[in-house]
Amino acid sequence: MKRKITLKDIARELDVSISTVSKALKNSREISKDTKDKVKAFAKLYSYKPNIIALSLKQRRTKNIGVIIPDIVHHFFTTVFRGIELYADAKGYNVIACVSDESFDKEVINMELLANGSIDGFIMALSAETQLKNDVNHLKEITNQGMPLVLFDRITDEIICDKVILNDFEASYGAVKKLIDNGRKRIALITTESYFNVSEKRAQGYYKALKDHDLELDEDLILRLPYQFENETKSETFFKSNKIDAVLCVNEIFAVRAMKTAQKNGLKIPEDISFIGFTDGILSKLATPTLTSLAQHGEKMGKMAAKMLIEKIERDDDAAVEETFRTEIIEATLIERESTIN
Amino acid sequence: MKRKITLKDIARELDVSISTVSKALKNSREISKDTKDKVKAFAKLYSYKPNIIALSLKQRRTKNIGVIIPDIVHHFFTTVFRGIELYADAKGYNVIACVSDESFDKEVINMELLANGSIDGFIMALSAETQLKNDVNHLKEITNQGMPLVLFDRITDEIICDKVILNDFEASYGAVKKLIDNGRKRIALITTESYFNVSEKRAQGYYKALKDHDLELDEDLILRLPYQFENETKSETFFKSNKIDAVLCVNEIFAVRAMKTAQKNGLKIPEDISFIGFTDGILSKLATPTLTSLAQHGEKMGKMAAKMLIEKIERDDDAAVEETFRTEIIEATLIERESTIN
DNA sequence: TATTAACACGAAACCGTTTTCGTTGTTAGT
DNA sequence: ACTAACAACGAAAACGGTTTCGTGTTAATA
Repeated sequence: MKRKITLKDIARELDVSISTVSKALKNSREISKDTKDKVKAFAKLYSYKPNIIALSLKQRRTKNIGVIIPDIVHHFFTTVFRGIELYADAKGYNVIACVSDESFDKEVINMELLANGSIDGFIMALSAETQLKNDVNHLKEITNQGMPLVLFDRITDEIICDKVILNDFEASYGAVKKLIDNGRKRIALITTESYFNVSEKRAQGYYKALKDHDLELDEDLILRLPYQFENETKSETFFKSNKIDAVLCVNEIFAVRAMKTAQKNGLKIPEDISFIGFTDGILSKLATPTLTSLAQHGEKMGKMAAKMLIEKIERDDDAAVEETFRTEIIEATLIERESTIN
Repeated sequence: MKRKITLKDIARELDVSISTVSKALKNSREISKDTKDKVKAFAKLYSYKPNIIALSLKQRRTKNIGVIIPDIVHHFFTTVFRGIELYADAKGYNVIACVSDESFDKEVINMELLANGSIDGFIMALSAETQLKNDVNHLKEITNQGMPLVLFDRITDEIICDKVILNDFEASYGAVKKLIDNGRKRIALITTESYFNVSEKRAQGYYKALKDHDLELDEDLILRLPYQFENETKSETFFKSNKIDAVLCVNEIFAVRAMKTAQKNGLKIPEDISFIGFTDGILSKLATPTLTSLAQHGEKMGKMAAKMLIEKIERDDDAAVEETFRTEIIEATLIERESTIN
């Protein structure tokens, strides 16, 4: 790669000192108009741009933020990422993206890699494995170093830091209530294994809604699928052996798959059975029938996370203001489509 | 943020010079075993990690690669990104992700921002606006500086650099041929506006296949939709006014939307009409009926792009080897599902 | 005329590394 | 006893900037 022009080059060429060049370019009043003009002209001519790395070293801040997400080929995370990138970009920050691939080890490695100067702060959602092991020492180390951290969606109570989450409990409660109001009695829940923070909270909302409306909690109506399930046999028998008239799913993929098997088993949607799924992605809009879903507003969540992080980063520069941590809650909204009756 | 421990700190504490510490940690034979042990023990105790920024400045390489994609909430780009991240990570590189949002200006700004030392090379796909304006001076500047660049999917002939693309023409040709072999006569094409490089190539494949099989090219059978179209009226009339028995779509969203309107107009898939779409994403697998599609192997493409870029970066370090540029072609594969007849 | 303030600029430290090139003190060789 | 070789370490330059603190010159003031 060709060497780019530096202050030193300009100084040598114009026979002034490096300091003079630096000051001239920053319009310091120490420098005479003449020299300023000369320097600026020369700099423009050779399209001088300060070296970001040198700046980072000097200022001890990189204007980079690290984002670690479990999966990138995933609608929700993708929209969050978009929000982060949008906000960060507007504030002059770059985003370094790492994918943990739901793996604990990758998460740890990536964090350590980035923590040594590459970034000014982290935004992340815990990997599945991390949640399963419930081991968050790597996060503790980061926060102990005083590195700003914002957790979103897949959070943990073990770490004290800024967080942004969905109102999972209430959203789930509301969705089930709506199904009940529509006259549904045997409402199923299709969820992941329970170590997922959010799934658990959604399940709680489901339980509470049933209870508040005097519906019995029937364990047979709860189907727990592995996170990345491919085979449909479990859900086949699920629909065959239970007289289900409504289903809440913790994500849209589960929902659409379930709709397909329900249809295959002769059920009509929404006449015989209603469906609601979390994540209002492209699938919800284009499934047959279209799926009533709970929009998680990922972009909003991402923007919020980025905002919180950058505020913390830039506050750190100031004197020792009292540290405070917030948890922001994004409210899901129910988007009604064909899979439920209005 | 707390200051992290530096070589200088260790040197002061152990009463040796900075150089000694540095050498000891790198196991230099210049240093006695005693001092090495002492230094290493101390470093481990205080978990010393070299400052990446200082290293980058010194070595004039950042181990970062910049990725600029038009859209992140988009299955194909997302899979490519995943491939890039996977490969880069394995090689010890970080990925700085920027989203151009299909905007020329954002693309330019982001590139300039990153080009000043933050990264060792670029991987990108052109934004829609850039393709429309056909202005790639910002890319020229980058390559003129000797910064390695790999273009994927949305490429341009104006820039000489490494590229990785799909065999769009052949894939399209093959898909249409398959439809013809199945006895289809009135085959439509649903595509974007023509300034998209790939759409154009796919259209060419479509033309050629028709011609080779003595089917007349009927302009009425070609529907050009805006890239992000929301309203279906155009495609409504399209299906009403033409007796179409097969459709090739340049992406799966177009395809699934088209299937829905076709079904709404009483057409049976695949009996009355067949569908094939590019992009083998989640939609293709979960649409009703499931969609026969051309897998673009985004992850493979991403890995390839990352491989090419990193090879170039690391070759740059060596002496002036003769510069050569490659264009790698990824072959699409047809995944047959319910929307076509076997 | 001597003092002083303003002006315009340069030297040097600093950020945290790596690396080259001394500089010691010891040991071996003649 | 003198030199050569070697082992073990330190000084300093370099990467490319910013910033503090002089310093020399000129013009205004007492």
